[in-house]
Amino acid sequence: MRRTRFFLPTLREDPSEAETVSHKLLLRGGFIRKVASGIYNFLPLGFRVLKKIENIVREEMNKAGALEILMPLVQPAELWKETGRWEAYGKELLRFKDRKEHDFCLGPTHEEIVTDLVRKEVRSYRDLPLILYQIAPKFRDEIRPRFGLMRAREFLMKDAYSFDADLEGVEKSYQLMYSTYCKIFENCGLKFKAVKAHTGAMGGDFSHEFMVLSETGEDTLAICENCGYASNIELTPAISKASYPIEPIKPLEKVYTPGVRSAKDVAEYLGFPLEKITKTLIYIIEEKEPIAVVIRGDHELNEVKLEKILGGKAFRLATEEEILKLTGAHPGFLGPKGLSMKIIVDKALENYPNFVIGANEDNYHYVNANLGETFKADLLADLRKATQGDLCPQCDKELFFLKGIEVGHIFKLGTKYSSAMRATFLDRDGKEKPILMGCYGIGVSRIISAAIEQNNDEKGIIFPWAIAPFQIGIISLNKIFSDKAEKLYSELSALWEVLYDDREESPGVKFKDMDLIGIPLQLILGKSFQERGEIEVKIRKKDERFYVREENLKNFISEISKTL
RNA sequence: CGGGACGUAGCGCAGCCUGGAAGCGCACCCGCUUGGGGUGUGGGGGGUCGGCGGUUCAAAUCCGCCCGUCCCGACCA
Repeated sequence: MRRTRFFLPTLREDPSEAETVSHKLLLRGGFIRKVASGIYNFLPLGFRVLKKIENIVREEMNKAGALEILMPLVQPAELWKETGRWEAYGKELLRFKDRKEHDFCLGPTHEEIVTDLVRKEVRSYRDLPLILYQIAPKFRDEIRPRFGLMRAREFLMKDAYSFDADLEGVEKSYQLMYSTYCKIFENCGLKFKAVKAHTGAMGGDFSHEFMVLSETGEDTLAICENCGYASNIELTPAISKASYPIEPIKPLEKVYTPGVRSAKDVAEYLGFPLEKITKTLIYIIEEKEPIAVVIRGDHELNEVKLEKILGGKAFRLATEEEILKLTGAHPGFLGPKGLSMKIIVDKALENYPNFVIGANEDNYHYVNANLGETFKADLLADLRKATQGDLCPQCDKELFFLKGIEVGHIFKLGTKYSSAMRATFLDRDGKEKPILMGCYGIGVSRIISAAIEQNNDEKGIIFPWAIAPFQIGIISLNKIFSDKAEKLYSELSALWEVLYDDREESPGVKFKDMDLIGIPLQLILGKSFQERGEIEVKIRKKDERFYVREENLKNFISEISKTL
C-alpha cells in the first residue's frame, strides 16, 4: 500500500478525550474515530488489525472443529422472555420496538438465538457434539463506556456455543476451547494468563477468564508461582497468614472521636494500626432487608463473595439517610454492637482480639471490641478481597498479584438455556434430554486495545508481527532513491504486507508516523544505501538496526520476523 | 445512576473572572526552501464560540434550562 493512496490521518497531539495509552494511540495513529460514546468507526488501518485478529481466531476455531455461522444483531423479545432474561438483563440490553410495536433488542450475546436455532434442528445424540461460533458485532449499552475499544458499547466479539449429550462431552468441549484459546492468544503474540473466574450473569459453577497481562488492566489476578493456582481476585479465597496478636481480652471502652470517620483516620487518631480498626457497611437486600457487614480496616470487601453468601439476591449499599434511620449514626461511626439486623462478619476477625468498632453514635467509637463478647455474628464468612501476604488456597505458599485485561471468557452453562427453551435431543437410551451447553467469548476489538497496552513505548505502538496492520514499512529519505523504493515495494508486496511511505515529507515526519503506528520492520533507504548499497532494516521493538544487501533482504526478513 | 470536570476552526488550547472587532500552535492549500527524527520561510482558506431561552444599547463572556463528552464508582468480552 502506498501511503499517498491510503486513508491514514495521524495526529501530532493526544486528543483530550483519551485517557489511556491504547486509546490515545488508536486515535493518534488513525486506527479509529469516535462516532458516539462507545461507538467507533474503524479506519482502514484499524480495520486491518481487526481482520488480522479475526483470522487468527477463525483459523484456530476451525481447527478445533467449530463451525462458523452468522446470527442477527437484532433479536426478538420472545426468545429473551423464554429464558427470563428480557426482565433479568439490566439496562445494558438495548430494547426497542419495530413499526408494528413488537419488542426487539440489540444482541449483547446470543445464547437465546443459538439455542433457538439448535432446538429446531438437533434431534438426536448423533447430531452432537456441535460447536457453533460467529464473529460479529455485539451491543451492550454500558453505563460507562471508556478507554476507546476497551469498553465500547458496540464491539466485535467471537462467541461460540457448544452442545453436548453428556457431562463428559461438555468437559471435552470446554477443554478443547480452553486449549484453542491459549493458541489464539499465543498466535496473537500476547502475554496472557488463564485464571479461574466468577460466572456472573451466565451461570454455572466456574469459568476461566483469559487475561492479557498489563499494568493498566481493570482486573486483578491472584497467582501462585509454586503450584500454578491462578484466579480472578473476585474468586480468590482470602487466607490470612495466621498471626493474630496474642493479647488478653480487655474491657470495652467508649472513646470520643470527633469528626474521625474513615478507618485510616480512626487508626491515626487513636494511634492504632489500621488492622485493629473495623469497617461496618450497611447493605439493603432486595430493597427491603438491611444487613451489616463487618470487615477489618486494612481489608476490602469482595462483593462477589457477598453475592454468593446472599444466594445471588440483589443488594446495594444503603444510602446515608437509610443508614441514619437504621443505626442512629452517620457513616463513619457505624458498628455491629446493638444493631437490630443480620450481622455478617469477615473470617479475619475470628479470634482477633481488641479491635475498634463504631458506636452507632456520631463522634464515638468503641475500643477493645471482641467478637462473641461485644456482639454476635449471625454469620462468619470469607468476605474480603485477598491481598498481598495472603496464602494460596491450594498449597499455602504466598500469592502474588498481577493486573490483567479480560479478552476471553469460557463457561459451562449446563442446561440453563436448553431447559428454559426446551432444546432437547433423543439419547441412545430413547429418552429425551436437555442438551448440555457451554459458551465461549473473545473480545476481538478489545484485543487491539489490550495488545497496545501491552506493547508500546514513548514513540507509539509496537505491534506483534502477527497482528500488525502492515508488517513492513518502506521509507525513502530522498527522491533519488525512489526507483529503488518502488522496486522493493513491488517485490516485497508479493510476500508481505508493505506500507510504502511515498509522501514528499521530511524524514522526521516519516519516521515518527511509522513508529507511531507500530510497523514491526522499517526498511530505510538513506545514507547506508547511498554509500554502501545497503538497506537499513530497523526493528521497531528493540530499536535495533541491521544493514542488509538487497540480495539477502528477503531471507533476512523471513528470519528476523520469527522473532517478532 | 451518584460524584467531578469540560464543550471556542480537523487536533491541542488561550480569551470568559472585569460584556464592546474571535485569537494562538499544529494540521490543511499555494510558493520557495530543506532532506537521518514532526526543516525553515512567505502567503492563504477554514468558526451556528455545543443548543435554546433570558438580561443588556451590546453576550464566546452574565443568568436559566437542555444536549454532548471525558474522568472516579457498580457491569462485562
